[in-house]
Amino acid sequence: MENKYADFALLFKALSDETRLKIIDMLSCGELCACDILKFFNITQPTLSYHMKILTKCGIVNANRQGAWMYYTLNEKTVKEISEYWSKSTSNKEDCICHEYERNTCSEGNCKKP
Amino acid sequence: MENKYADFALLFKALSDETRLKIIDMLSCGELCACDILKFFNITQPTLSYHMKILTKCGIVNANRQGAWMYYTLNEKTVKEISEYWSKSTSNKEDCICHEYERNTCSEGNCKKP
DNA sequence: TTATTATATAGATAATTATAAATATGATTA
DNA sequence: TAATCATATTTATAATTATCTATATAATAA
Repeated sequence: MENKYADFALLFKALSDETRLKIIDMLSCGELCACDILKFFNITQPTLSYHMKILTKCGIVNANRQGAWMYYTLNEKTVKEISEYWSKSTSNKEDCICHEYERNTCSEGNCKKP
Repeated sequence: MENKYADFALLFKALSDETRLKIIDMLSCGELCACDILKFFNITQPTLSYHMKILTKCGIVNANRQGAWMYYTLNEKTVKEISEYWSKSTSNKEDCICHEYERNTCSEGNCKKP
C-alpha cells in the first residue's frame, strides 16, 4: 500500500454521492444489470456510466460484461477493507501518526488546557 | 432522518480528503488543539480552518473553544453511525430500496443472465 | 495599552466534479 | 444485413472544492 490515506480518500470520494450510495445499497442484495440500475434513477445513461466507472475504478464494485450487458456486484474485499480502515482509524492505536510529533507546543506550551 | 443517503454522502465527502483522514487518525488518540494539528501539515492556517469546518459541520468532529484555542475531539456517536451505515448498506436486507422495482426487465427480460 | 498569538472569514483562482447532449462501439434481433 | 438495444466516450458547461493571500476578530502577554 503506497499511501493508504490517498487510497481511502479516493474510496470515500466514491461514496460521497447520493446516487452512488443508493447503487451500493441496491447491489448489496445481489448482482444487477446496468439497465436495471438505470431504471431506478432519474439520470441519463451516460451519467450512470460515469458513476459506475467511479465505483468500479476504485474497486468497490466489480463489473462483468456478458455480451451487451454489464453486470455489477459489490466487491466484498474492498467493502471489508473500508470497515476495517474506519474502525482502526477512529480508535486509539500505538502506531498513530500523531505520535510523530509533540503535543501542546503552541507558544511554548501555552495551548495546554487549563 | 430526512434523507439518509444525502446525510451519509455528506459524511463520506468529509472523509474524501487525505488531510482530513489524517486529522481523524490523529484525533483518535485524544483531543488536539488546532495549532498542534497545523504543525503536522504543510498547509496554511486558513486551509486547516477550512478543513476543520467541514469535519465539525457534518458532526464527525467536536469543536470546543477555550479562549483563543480550539480543541477538537472525535464525535464517537457519528463515528459509530458511519460504521453502522456501511455495515448495513453493504449487507443483504429486507428493507433495501432495490425491492422497490422489478429486476431483469430490460428489453422485456432479456438482460437475465444466460 | 500595545504587540503578539490563535483562529476565522473574504476573495481570488485553479482544479475537479456532475451532468447532459451528441456520438461511437459493439451485441443482439428481425 | 439492417435496425435496435446496451453501454461507453467525447465535449461542453455549471457547480463545487481546495488552496492561497489578505484581512478581521478576539484572546493573551508584555
